[in-house]
Amino acid sequence: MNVTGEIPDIVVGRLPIYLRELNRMARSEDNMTTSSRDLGHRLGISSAQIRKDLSHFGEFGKQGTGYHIGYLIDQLTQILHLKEEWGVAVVGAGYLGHALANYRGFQDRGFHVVCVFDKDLDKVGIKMGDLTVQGIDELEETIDRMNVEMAIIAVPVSVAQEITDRLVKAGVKALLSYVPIHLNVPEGVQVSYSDPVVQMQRMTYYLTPVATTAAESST
Amino acid sequence: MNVTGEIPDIVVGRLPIYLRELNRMARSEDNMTTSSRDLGHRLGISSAQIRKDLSHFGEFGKQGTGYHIGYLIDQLTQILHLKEEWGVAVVGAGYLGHALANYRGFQDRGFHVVCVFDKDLDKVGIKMGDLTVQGIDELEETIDRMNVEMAIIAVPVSVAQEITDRLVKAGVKALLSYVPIHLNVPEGVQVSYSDPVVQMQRMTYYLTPVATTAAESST
DNA sequence: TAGATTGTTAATCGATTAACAATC
DNA sequence: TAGATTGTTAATCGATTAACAATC
Repeated sequence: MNVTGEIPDIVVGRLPIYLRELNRMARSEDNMTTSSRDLGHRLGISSAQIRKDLSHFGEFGKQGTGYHIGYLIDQLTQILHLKEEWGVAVVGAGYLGHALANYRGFQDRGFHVVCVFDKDLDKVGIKMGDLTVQGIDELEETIDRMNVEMAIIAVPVSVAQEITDRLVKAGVKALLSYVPIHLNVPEGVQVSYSDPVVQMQRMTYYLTPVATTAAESST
Repeated sequence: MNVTGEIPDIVVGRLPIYLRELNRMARSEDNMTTSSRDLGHRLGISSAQIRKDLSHFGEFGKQGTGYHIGYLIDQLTQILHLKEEWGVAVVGAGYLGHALANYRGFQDRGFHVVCVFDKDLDKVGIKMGDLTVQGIDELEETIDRMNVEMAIIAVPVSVAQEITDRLVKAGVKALLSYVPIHLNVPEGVQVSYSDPVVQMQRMTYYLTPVATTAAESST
């Protein structure tokens, strides 16, 4: 019950994974409870780590019984500030922006894409689900008016830092970037990156490259 | 020069970030060299960490001068097994699959999408860049024939584990999943996850939720 | 009660940082 | 030479794990 004090980032980072699995269990199974052992087994995480992680925030379980799934979901939802839905802006209406604006996975997980922007005038006006692509010049006004605090960036590398600066200036406090560069943001602004190439390069280290030997090449 | 022994995953995980920035420097700047201090400053990483990380693999720098950018790129490319291009299969031709199949960012970073599959017969035959969407029943034969060892999964949750099993059985050794569930794979198969919701939930923990008080609601 | 499982402690393990001799 | 910067060491810091009393 170390409820006070700084929680390590790495612990916070695992909570959404726990929450995701718990929701899955709530939806598809009849069990009302789970244990650190069971949850850990499903996620490839040790039971001790799960208990330790949760203990940073309170005592959510019962000896002998484990954790009530619904209750734990409720607590994690609260801890992660997901009781209210967060409006999200998507910047860039290319293939990826299109995929994000139409992504069903945001529903019921705390997020809702409320606006989409693109620089390209040919894209402005296009419908994406319930939304209409807006011009990039409307970015500041819209974000301010809608009180948007989160944004997803799916723009070309060349304009990513500039768009970031504009978003931050407009009040965005958390950014998810699909652009393959490091972004500079002021203290207090969260940034998370998703670069498929970086993820794949991390894996190829562990793979054996196909040794195209002279003998093979000559066959 | 601790070239032998196990390299920590976390160290391997930073190499693609270094490589990405180095390539950017090589492309857009005139400097032939950089230092751990300079590189670290650009990436928000300490210089000591960069030197330590690189020292696991060899001595790539020169006292007083730093690192020759081209040489370091070459070495990292070799370490990460990126000298040869890896063929990649994309499974799922929805919005996201579409975005991935058309993604230009793979070029020159070691990867090449060589096939795309979808279950939906309406999608089979559709052109995506140079590729044509194939039926899911062609998965095993194509992957085997093309010697594909990496795959990106962008299918519905309901079929993700089944598709994973089929890919692994067909010889895929590394998977990048955009599906929001934990996947079970045999020992030796690499998996990397990308779930935008998990990334955003990690950030909302640090954000202050909008306190919709009674007073506010009633205005 | 007997079995199961929590929350917590202490030990272990691993990663980061500061400092500096070596040297370009 | 003087300044810069490496690679490495040792110290510090942080995370994970094993173990167990408490208790449902």
